[in-house]
Amino acid sequence: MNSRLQELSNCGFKITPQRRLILDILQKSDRPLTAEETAERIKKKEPRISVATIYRNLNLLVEIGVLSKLEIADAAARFQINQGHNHHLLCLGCGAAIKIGICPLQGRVEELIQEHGFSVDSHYFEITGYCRECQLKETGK
Amino acid sequence: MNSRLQELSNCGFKITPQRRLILDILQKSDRPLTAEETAERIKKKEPRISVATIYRNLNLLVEIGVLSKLEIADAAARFQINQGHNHHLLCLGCGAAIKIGICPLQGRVEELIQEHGFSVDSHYFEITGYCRECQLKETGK
DNA sequence: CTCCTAGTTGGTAACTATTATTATTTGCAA
DNA sequence: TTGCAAATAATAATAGTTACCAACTAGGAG
Repeated sequence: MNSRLQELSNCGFKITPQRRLILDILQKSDRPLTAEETAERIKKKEPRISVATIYRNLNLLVEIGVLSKLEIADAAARFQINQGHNHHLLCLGCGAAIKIGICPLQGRVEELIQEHGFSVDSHYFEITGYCRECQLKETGK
Repeated sequence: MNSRLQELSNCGFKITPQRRLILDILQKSDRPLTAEETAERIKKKEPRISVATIYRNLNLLVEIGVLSKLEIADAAARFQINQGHNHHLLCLGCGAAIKIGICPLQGRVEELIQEHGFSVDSHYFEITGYCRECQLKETGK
């Protein structure tokens, strides 16, 4: 059985056709998808699925660590198969997420956090803009 | 005349009582405010002000550089008098924003951006959690 | 294999943060 | 002082997401 489905089962959740579909779509995608994009793609196979089910399960899968959620300022969140802690260059044109293997939560920043006695809940570091391909498309018009 | 009002005038915008109030509230606040908090405070002085006016003017003031806007994942944006480009430790308890004089958009990150031919639109680095005071309040209960 | 039930779903209403619309009002240059 | 572009108040609309609830079902106990 797919290890990501296994993870659901391990955590005491049921393996439903809807959950299979959501994982299937995200595993096949080369970029993180918004809830709406996920819904669109799933509806081609199973038109009766509810958006509520999609949101509910995307969040559940994030909670159990199977997916990760990219929060994007002024835009819908995107979900992808969890590939560990990462930050990205996020393309506003096509939604592609280019990983950057660097986390700013270290060095001087970490010191400042200590100095202020601040208790970190989470952090966000994302760079939005346009990938090479989308820039070419734009100028080609 | 207040230099921030002057800035409005310089850009060809009118100085209205509503705009005076918005700037006044933000200048007196020791932390960035959400649009709603700004509205609440203003309504004590001028109950007839519309939320649309507040959003419209907060955005206008950001555009002309008088205010800056802090985007916060999963929460309402916060506005403050522009103090230049900064990132913050954002307290989820009281909304305080502790400046950190460091921007992660440099060094290796900048190189990666170059390497990928990525065109940056904006970036977003905020750390959410709880400030010392809010942690004490919590444990004191 | 069948039954049982806690977990899950679909459909939809509700919600939050924000923007658009529009008729009315007003700041300010002439 | 007047005229009118700009701005406002009130409210409808929007986007993204969550809450609610009656109906359904996955999967373990028997």
